[in-house]
Amino acid sequence: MTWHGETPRTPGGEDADLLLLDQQICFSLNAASRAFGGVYRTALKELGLTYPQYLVMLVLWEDGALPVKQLGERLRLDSGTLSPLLKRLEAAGLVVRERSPEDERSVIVSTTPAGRELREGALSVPRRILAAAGLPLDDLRALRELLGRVTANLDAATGA
Amino acid sequence: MTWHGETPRTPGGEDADLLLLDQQICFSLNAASRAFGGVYRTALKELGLTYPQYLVMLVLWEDGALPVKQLGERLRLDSGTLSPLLKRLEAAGLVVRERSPEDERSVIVSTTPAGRELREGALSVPRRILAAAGLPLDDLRALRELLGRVTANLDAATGA
DNA sequence: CACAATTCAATTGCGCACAACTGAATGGGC
DNA sequence: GCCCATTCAGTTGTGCGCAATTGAATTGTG
Repeated sequence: MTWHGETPRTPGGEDADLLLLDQQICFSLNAASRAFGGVYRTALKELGLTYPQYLVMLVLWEDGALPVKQLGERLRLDSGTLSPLLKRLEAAGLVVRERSPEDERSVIVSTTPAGRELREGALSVPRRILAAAGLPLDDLRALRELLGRVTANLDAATGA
Repeated sequence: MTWHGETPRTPGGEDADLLLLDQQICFSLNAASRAFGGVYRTALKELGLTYPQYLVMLVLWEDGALPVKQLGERLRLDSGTLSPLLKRLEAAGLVVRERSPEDERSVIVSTTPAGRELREGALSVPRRILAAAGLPLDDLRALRELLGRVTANLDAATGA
Protein backbone atom coordinates (compact mmCIF):
# COMPACT_ATOMS: atom_id res chain seq x y z
CA MET A 1 0.00 0.00 0.00
CA THR A 2 1.47 3.33 -1.08
CA TRP A 3 0.64 6.65 0.46
CA HIS A 4 0.04 8.59 -2.65
CA GLY A 5 -0.88 6.08 -5.27
CA GLU A 6 1.92 7.00 -7.62
CA THR A 7 5.69 7.23 -7.59
CA PRO A 8 7.26 10.68 -7.58
CA ARG A 9 8.19 11.88 -11.02
CA THR A 10 10.34 14.74 -9.79
CA PRO A 11 14.03 14.47 -8.91
CA GLY A 12 15.47 14.87 -5.44
CA GLY A 13 16.26 11.46 -3.95
CA GLU A 14 15.25 10.61 -0.39
CA ASP A 15 14.26 14.14 0.47
CA ALA A 16 11.70 14.11 -2.29
CA ASP A 17 10.07 11.08 -0.70
CA LEU A 18 10.04 12.86 2.61
CA LEU A 19 8.36 15.79 0.92
CA LEU A 20 5.50 13.49 0.03
CA LEU A 21 5.26 11.85 3.45
CA ASP A 22 5.40 15.24 5.01
CA GLN A 23 2.59 16.45 2.87
CA GLN A 24 0.46 13.53 3.91
CA ILE A 25 0.83 14.03 7.65
CA CYS A 26 0.64 17.76 8.05
CA PHE A 27 -1.94 18.16 5.36
CA SER A 28 -4.05 15.45 7.00
CA LEU A 29 -3.86 17.32 10.25
CA ASN A 30 -4.87 20.54 8.61
CA ALA A 31 -7.70 18.93 6.69
CA ALA A 32 -9.02 17.15 9.78
CA SER A 33 -8.96 20.37 11.77
CA ARG A 34 -10.95 22.16 9.12
CA ALA A 35 -13.34 19.24 8.71
CA PHE A 36 -14.12 19.43 12.43
CA GLY A 37 -14.51 23.17 12.02
CA GLY A 38 -17.17 22.61 9.39
CA VAL A 39 -19.19 20.30 11.61
CA TYR A 40 -18.90 22.67 14.54
CA ARG A 41 -19.92 25.59 12.37
CA THR A 42 -23.28 24.04 11.58
CA ALA A 43 -23.78 22.67 15.10
CA LEU A 44 -22.99 26.01 16.75
CA LYS A 45 -24.90 28.15 14.30
CA GLU A 46 -28.11 28.05 16.32
CA LEU A 47 -26.16 29.15 19.39
CA GLY A 48 -24.64 32.06 17.51
CA LEU A 49 -21.12 30.92 18.37
CA THR A 50 -18.03 30.21 16.32
CA TYR A 51 -15.80 27.32 17.30
CA PRO A 52 -13.15 29.46 19.04
CA GLN A 53 -15.90 31.32 20.87
CA TYR A 54 -17.34 27.98 21.92
CA LEU A 55 -13.96 26.97 23.32
CA VAL A 56 -13.84 30.15 25.37
CA MET A 57 -17.34 29.52 26.71
CA LEU A 58 -16.37 25.93 27.59
CA VAL A 59 -13.54 27.17 29.76
CA LEU A 60 -15.72 29.83 31.36
CA TRP A 61 -18.53 27.35 32.04
CA GLU A 62 -15.98 25.22 33.86
CA ASP A 63 -14.15 27.93 35.75
CA GLY A 64 -16.71 30.71 36.04
CA ALA A 65 -14.34 33.63 35.66
CA LEU A 66 -10.67 34.15 34.93
CA PRO A 67 -8.24 36.70 33.52
CA VAL A 68 -7.49 36.93 29.81
CA LYS A 69 -3.97 35.69 30.42
CA GLN A 70 -5.07 32.38 31.90
CA LEU A 71 -7.76 32.00 29.25
CA GLY A 72 -5.01 32.34 26.66
CA GLU A 73 -2.83 29.76 28.37
CA ARG A 74 -5.65 27.24 28.47
CA LEU A 75 -6.58 27.75 24.84
CA ARG A 76 -3.10 28.41 23.49
CA LEU A 77 -4.18 31.82 22.21
CA ASP A 78 -2.71 35.28 22.70
CA SER A 79 -4.35 38.62 23.35
CA GLY A 80 -4.25 39.48 19.67
CA THR A 81 -6.79 36.74 19.07
CA LEU A 82 -8.69 36.89 22.34
CA SER A 83 -9.25 40.62 22.67
CA PRO A 84 -11.51 41.05 19.64
CA LEU A 85 -13.12 37.66 20.22
CA LEU A 86 -14.04 38.57 23.80
CA LYS A 87 -15.29 41.92 22.59
CA ARG A 88 -17.70 40.12 20.29
CA LEU A 89 -18.83 37.79 23.08
CA GLU A 90 -19.40 40.83 25.28
CA ALA A 91 -21.36 42.58 22.52
CA ALA A 92 -23.50 39.43 22.31
CA GLY A 93 -24.19 39.74 26.04
CA LEU A 94 -22.58 36.42 26.94
CA VAL A 95 -19.60 37.64 28.98
CA VAL A 96 -18.44 40.74 30.84
CA ARG A 97 -14.90 42.08 31.08
CA GLU A 98 -13.75 44.10 34.07
CA ARG A 99 -10.36 45.16 35.25
CA SER A 100 -9.11 43.31 38.28
CA PRO A 101 -9.19 45.46 41.43
CA GLU A 102 -5.95 44.06 42.82
CA ASP A 103 -4.10 44.27 39.48
CA GLU A 104 -5.29 46.95 37.14
CA ARG A 105 -3.36 45.42 34.27
CA SER A 106 -5.39 42.25 34.04
CA VAL A 107 -8.97 41.92 32.80
CA ILE A 108 -11.28 39.35 34.37
CA VAL A 109 -13.69 37.65 32.00
CA SER A 110 -16.85 36.15 33.47
CA THR A 111 -20.14 34.80 32.15
CA THR A 112 -23.40 36.70 32.27
CA PRO A 113 -26.67 34.93 33.13
CA ALA A 114 -27.36 34.72 29.39
CA GLY A 115 -23.94 33.19 28.89
CA ARG A 116 -24.64 30.54 31.53
CA GLU A 117 -28.06 29.83 30.01
CA LEU A 118 -26.39 29.14 26.68
CA ARG A 119 -24.74 26.10 28.24
CA GLU A 120 -28.04 24.21 28.15
CA GLY A 121 -28.19 24.54 24.40
CA ALA A 122 -24.56 23.53 24.06
CA LEU A 123 -24.95 20.25 25.93
CA SER A 124 -26.19 18.42 22.84
CA VAL A 125 -23.32 19.57 20.65
CA PRO A 126 -20.54 17.13 21.65
CA ARG A 127 -22.65 14.05 21.07
CA ARG A 128 -23.44 15.22 17.56
CA ILE A 129 -19.77 15.93 16.86
CA LEU A 130 -18.65 12.55 18.17
CA ALA A 131 -21.31 10.86 16.08
CA ALA A 132 -20.12 12.71 12.99
CA ALA A 133 -16.52 11.74 13.69
CA GLY A 134 -17.67 8.14 13.56
CA LEU A 135 -14.67 6.65 15.34
CA PRO A 136 -14.81 4.23 18.28
CA LEU A 137 -13.87 5.75 21.62
CA ASP A 138 -10.61 3.81 21.74
CA ASP A 139 -9.48 5.32 18.46
CA LEU A 140 -10.43 8.80 19.62
CA ARG A 141 -8.44 8.27 22.77
CA ALA A 142 -5.44 7.11 20.75
CA LEU A 143 -5.82 10.09 18.46
CA ARG A 144 -5.96 12.52 21.37
CA GLU A 145 -2.93 10.93 22.93
CA LEU A 146 -0.86 11.14 19.73
CA LEU A 147 -1.91 14.73 19.17
CA GLY A 148 -0.95 15.66 22.70
CA ARG A 149 2.51 14.17 22.33
CA VAL A 150 3.18 15.76 18.97
CA THR A 151 2.00 19.16 20.19
CA ALA A 152 4.21 19.00 23.26
CA ASN A 153 7.20 18.07 21.11
CA LEU A 154 6.55 20.82 18.59
CA ASP A 155 6.08 23.43 21.29
CA ALA A 156 9.33 22.37 22.91
CA ALA A 157 11.13 22.57 19.57
CA THR A 158 9.70 25.99 18.73
CA GLY A 159 9.06 28.02 21.80
CA ALA A 160 11.91 27.06 24.09
CA MET B 1 -6.32 8.45 34.92
CA THR B 2 -8.66 11.34 34.32
CA TRP B 3 -8.58 13.53 31.28
CA HIS B 4 -8.75 16.85 32.94
CA GLY B 5 -7.39 16.35 36.40
CA GLU B 6 -10.53 17.46 38.18
CA THR B 7 -14.17 16.50 38.30
CA PRO B 8 -16.69 18.88 36.72
CA ARG B 9 -18.26 21.25 39.18
CA THR B 10 -21.04 22.26 36.85
CA PRO B 11 -24.35 20.42 36.47
CA GLY B 12 -25.44 18.53 33.37
CA GLY B 13 -25.03 14.79 33.87
CA GLU B 14 -23.52 12.62 31.13
CA ASP B 15 -23.58 15.37 28.56
CA ALA B 16 -21.36 17.49 30.76
CA ASP B 17 -18.77 14.72 30.75
CA LEU B 18 -18.99 14.56 26.99
CA LEU B 19 -18.44 18.30 26.88
CA LEU B 20 -15.10 17.74 28.55
CA LEU B 21 -14.08 14.80 26.38
CA ASP B 22 -15.12 16.75 23.35
CA GLN B 23 -13.02 19.65 24.41
CA GLN B 24 -10.00 17.43 24.76
CA ILE B 25 -10.21 15.85 21.32
CA CYS B 26 -11.14 18.76 19.13
CA PHE B 27 -9.04 21.20 21.04
CA SER B 28 -6.08 18.85 20.77
CA LEU B 29 -6.56 18.70 17.04
CA ASN B 30 -6.73 22.45 16.80
CA ALA B 31 -3.69 22.94 19.01
CA ALA B 32 -1.64 20.38 17.11
CA SER B 33 -2.51 21.98 13.81
CA ARG B 34 -1.39 25.38 15.06
CA ALA B 35 1.73 23.92 16.64
CA PHE B 36 2.71 22.49 13.26
CA GLY B 37 1.92 25.85 11.74
CA GLY B 38 4.39 27.51 14.08
CA VAL B 39 7.22 25.16 13.12
CA TYR B 40 6.46 25.56 9.43
CA ARG B 41 6.34 29.32 9.78
CA THR B 42 9.93 29.49 10.95
CA ALA B 43 11.12 26.78 8.54
CA LEU B 44 9.50 28.45 5.53
CA LYS B 45 10.44 31.98 6.43
CA GLU B 46 13.68 31.90 4.46
CA LEU B 47 11.76 30.70 1.41
CA GLY B 48 9.26 33.52 1.74
CA LEU B 49 6.35 31.09 1.84
CA THR B 50 3.47 30.57 4.25
CA TYR B 51 2.31 27.05 5.01
CA PRO B 52 -0.72 27.14 2.67
CA GLN B 53 1.48 28.60 -0.07
CA TYR B 54 3.95 25.80 0.55
CA LEU B 55 1.16 23.25 0.12
CA VAL B 56 0.24 24.81 -3.20
CA MET B 57 3.85 24.69 -4.35
CA LEU B 58 4.11 21.04 -3.27
CA VAL B 59 1.21 20.12 -5.51
CA LEU B 60 2.59 22.16 -8.39
CA TRP B 61 6.06 20.63 -8.01
CA GLU B 62 4.44 17.24 -8.33
CA ASP B 63 2.03 17.96 -11.14
CA GLY B 64 3.64 20.87 -12.95
CA ALA B 65 0.44 22.70 -13.89
CA LEU B 66 -3.24 22.35 -13.19
CA PRO B 67 -6.44 24.40 -13.01
CA VAL B 68 -7.50 26.22 -9.85
CA LYS B 69 -10.42 23.84 -9.48
CA GLN B 70 -8.24 20.74 -9.20
CA LEU B 71 -5.80 22.55 -6.96
CA GLY B 72 -8.71 23.26 -4.64
CA GLU B 73 -9.86 19.66 -4.68
CA ARG B 74 -6.41 18.41 -3.76
CA LEU B 75 -5.97 20.91 -0.95
CA ARG B 76 -9.57 21.05 0.20
CA LEU B 77 -9.71 24.79 -0.46
CA ASP B 78 -12.12 26.93 -2.46
CA SER B 79 -11.55 29.84 -4.78
CA GLY B 80 -12.18 32.33 -2.01
CA THR B 81 -8.99 31.15 -0.38
CA LEU B 82 -6.98 30.23 -3.46
CA SER B 83 -7.55 33.28 -5.64
CA PRO B 84 -5.78 35.82 -3.40
CA LEU B 85 -3.16 33.24 -2.38
CA LEU B 86 -2.28 32.50 -6.01
CA LYS B 87 -2.23 36.20 -6.72
CA ARG B 88 0.45 36.60 -4.06
CA LEU B 89 2.44 33.67 -5.43
CA GLU B 90 2.22 35.23 -8.88
CA ALA B 91 3.32 38.61 -7.52
CA ALA B 92 6.32 36.80 -5.97
CA GLY B 93 7.16 35.42 -9.41
CA LEU B 94 6.72 31.77 -8.43
CA VAL B 95 3.68 30.86 -10.53
CA VAL B 96 1.79 32.10 -13.57
CA ARG B 97 -1.96 32.00 -14.15
CA GLU B 98 -3.44 31.82 -17.62
CA ARG B 99 -6.90 31.09 -18.94
CA SER B 100 -7.31 27.68 -20.47
CA PRO B 101 -7.66 27.89 -24.27
CA GLU B 102 -10.23 25.09 -24.45
CA ASP B 103 -12.30 26.38 -21.54
CA GLU B 104 -12.17 30.09 -20.93
CA ARG B 105 -13.73 29.67 -17.50
CA SER B 106 -10.82 27.80 -15.95
CA VAL B 107 -7.41 29.23 -15.05
CA ILE B 108 -4.30 27.07 -15.35
CA VAL B 109 -1.69 27.58 -12.65
CA SER B 110 1.89 26.59 -13.45
CA THR B 111 5.31 27.15 -11.93
CA THR B 112 7.85 29.63 -13.24
CA PRO B 113 11.57 28.76 -13.38
CA ALA B 114 11.97 30.66 -10.10
CA GLY B 115 9.16 28.59 -8.63
CA ARG B 116 10.86 25.37 -9.66
CA GLU B 117 14.19 26.58 -8.29
CA LEU B 118 12.56 27.14 -4.92
CA ARG B 119 12.04 23.40 -4.62
CA GLU B 120 15.74 22.90 -3.89
CA GLY B 121 15.49 25.08 -0.82
CA ALA B 122 12.32 23.30 0.29
CA LEU B 123 13.87 19.84 0.25
CA SER B 124 15.35 20.25 3.70
CA VAL B 125 12.08 21.38 5.28
CA PRO B 126 10.28 18.06 5.85
CA ARG B 127 13.17 16.49 7.69
CA ARG B 128 13.26 19.40 10.11
CA ILE B 129 9.52 19.19 10.66
CA LEU B 130 9.59 15.46 11.28
CA ALA B 131 12.48 15.94 13.70
CA ALA B 132 10.52 18.60 15.58
CA ALA B 133 7.45 16.36 15.75
CA GLY B 134 9.66 13.85 17.55
CA LEU B 135 7.40 10.84 16.99
CA PRO B 136 8.51 7.47 15.62
CA LEU B 137 7.43 6.77 12.06
CA ASP B 138 4.95 4.14 13.18
CA ASP B 139 3.15 6.62 15.38
CA LEU B 140 3.08 9.18 12.60
CA ARG B 141 1.61 6.58 10.29
CA ALA B 142 -1.05 5.70 12.85
CA LEU B 143 -1.79 9.39 13.34
CA ARG B 144 -2.17 9.97 9.63
CA GLU B 145 -4.43 6.96 9.31
CA LEU B 146 -6.72 8.09 12.14
CA LEU B 147 -6.87 11.61 10.76
CA GLY B 148 -7.76 10.32 7.33
CA ARG B 149 -10.62 8.23 8.68
CA VAL B 150 -12.03 10.98 10.85
CA THR B 151 -11.84 13.51 8.02
CA ALA B 152 -13.63 11.18 5.63
CA ASN B 153 -16.37 10.57 8.19
CA LEU B 154 -16.80 14.26 8.96
CA ASP B 155 -16.93 15.18 5.29
CA ALA B 156 -19.54 12.53 4.69
CA ALA B 157 -21.59 13.81 7.64
CA THR B 158 -21.34 17.44 6.59
CA GLY B 159 -21.13 17.83 2.88
CA ALA B 160 -23.31 15.04 1.47
C1' DC C 1 11.78 56.95 46.88
C1' DA C 2 13.29 56.58 41.95
C1' DC C 3 14.07 54.15 37.89
C1' DA C 4 14.54 50.28 34.92
C1' DA C 5 12.67 45.87 33.59
C1' DT C 6 8.69 43.12 33.34
C1' DT C 7 3.84 41.94 32.80
C1' DC C 8 -0.49 42.71 31.14
C1' DA C 9 -4.36 43.83 27.49
C1' DA C 10 -5.18 46.09 23.42
C1' DT C 11 -4.20 47.47 18.69
C1' DT C 12 -2.36 47.12 13.91
C1' DG C 13 -1.23 44.67 9.88
C1' DC C 14 -1.17 40.62 7.12
C1' DG C 15 -2.67 36.16 5.60
C1' DC C 16 -5.86 32.21 5.72
C1' DA C 17 -10.82 30.03 5.88
C1' DC C 18 -15.33 30.19 4.56
C1' DA C 19 -20.05 31.84 3.20
C1' DA C 20 -22.41 34.42 -0.09
C1' DC C 21 -22.52 36.60 -4.21
C1' DT C 22 -21.11 38.20 -9.11
C1' DG C 23 -20.26 37.49 -13.82
C1' DA C 24 -18.45 35.14 -17.65
C1' DA C 25 -18.30 30.74 -20.20
C1' DT C 26 -20.25 26.34 -21.23
C1' DG C 27 -23.49 22.63 -22.30
C1' DG C 28 -28.01 20.29 -22.47
C1' DG C 29 -32.99 20.30 -23.73
C1' DC C 30 -36.22 22.05 -26.52
C1' DG D 1 -30.42 28.34 -32.75
C1' DC D 2 -32.11 29.72 -27.96
C1' DC D 3 -32.64 29.53 -23.19
C1' DC D 4 -31.64 27.92 -18.78
C1' DA D 5 -29.07 25.53 -15.51
C1' DT D 6 -24.43 24.54 -14.36
C1' DT D 7 -19.55 25.36 -13.84
C1' DC D 8 -15.82 28.14 -13.28
C1' DA D 9 -12.76 32.06 -10.95
C1' DG D 10 -13.01 36.13 -8.57
C1' DT D 11 -14.77 39.49 -5.01
C1' DT D 12 -16.70 40.94 -0.53
C1' DG D 13 -17.36 40.57 4.29
C1' DT D 14 -16.54 38.36 8.75
C1' DG D 15 -13.74 36.03 11.92
C1' DC D 16 -9.55 33.58 13.45
C1' DG D 17 -4.16 33.31 14.17
C1' DC D 18 -0.02 35.42 14.89
C1' DA D 19 3.87 38.86 14.88
C1' DA D 20 5.01 43.27 16.35
C1' DT D 21 4.07 47.32 18.76
C1' DT D 22 1.88 50.42 22.27
C1' DG D 23 0.86 52.00 26.73
C1' DA D 24 -0.51 51.44 31.36
C1' DA D 25 0.32 49.02 35.76
C1' DT D 26 3.39 46.50 38.59
C1' DT D 27 7.66 44.66 40.46
C1' DG D 28 12.48 44.51 41.49
C1' DT D 29 16.75 46.97 42.59
C1' DG D 30 19.53 50.27 44.24
